[in-house]
Amino acid sequence: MENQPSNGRRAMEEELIKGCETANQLLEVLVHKSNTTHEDVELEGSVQPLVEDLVRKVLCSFTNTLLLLNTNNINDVSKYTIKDAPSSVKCPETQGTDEACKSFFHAEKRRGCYKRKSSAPTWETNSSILLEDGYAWRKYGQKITLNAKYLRSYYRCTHKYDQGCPATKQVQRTQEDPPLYRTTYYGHHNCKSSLSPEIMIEPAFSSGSSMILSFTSTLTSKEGYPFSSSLSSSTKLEPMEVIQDDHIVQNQLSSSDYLLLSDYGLDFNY
DNA sequence: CTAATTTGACCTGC
DNA sequence: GCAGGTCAAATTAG
Repeated sequence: MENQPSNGRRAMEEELIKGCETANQLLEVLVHKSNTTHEDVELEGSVQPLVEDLVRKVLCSFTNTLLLLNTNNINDVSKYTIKDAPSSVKCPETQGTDEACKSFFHAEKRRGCYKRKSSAPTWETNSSILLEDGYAWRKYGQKITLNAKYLRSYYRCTHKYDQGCPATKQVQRTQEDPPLYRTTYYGHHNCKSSLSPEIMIEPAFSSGSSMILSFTSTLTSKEGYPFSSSLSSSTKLEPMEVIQDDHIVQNQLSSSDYLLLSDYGLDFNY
């Protein structure tokens, strides 16, 4: 690896420092709590949200650091990191309209009838690789857009019809060298993914969070790379993106990417 | 044979 | 009218 851009390195350092400081705060809170008497139930109740908030911040810092480590292009750190999730953050409502419209028009079987979705994405990420998010996506269209040199691909959840899952995403290649992709997620999954639960990286929408990273991996589960092995066997995942010209892009995390995440034995969501 | 992808048509919002 | 998003028939892959 070449020299890390200084701002990317600094961003990682800042994330780690932030996580460290927050962990210390958490420790203080917990120590203080353990010193209080058992009768002090009221105080205990007030501490609970604070603890949760601190835990979220710690996890957020770690996750941001991991995301930064996972991308080659860490100059634009703001695009790769998760903002702290204040409870005031609103989630764009994109789901429902599509389905409602579809059912409305379905009676007439009018082709192409749909309700245009809100322009606000649920979640957006840029990456030099096409991140596997653990869900099964089915491509339903592609388009060359006005100010883009590359095709934009449209994906919906494979379970859109059997489980009514409204999640969709768009993958737009934004840069040739190094290859860079912007993935924009709309709606969220309400399907039971057939994927084994070892990796589920899901854009989030529950109130107050901008993203969920939920790793339920146990490293003892399978030999070698638990993520990749289970991914390939359990379900068809996002296919290679084939951009019409000569662009054939591997849609995969390297084994080191999987290991990087799995090595932490993470089991969290926020 | 079934499921996924491709691709042109079609619709909506601006 | 244009650009973006989706549908669905045709095609391809497994």
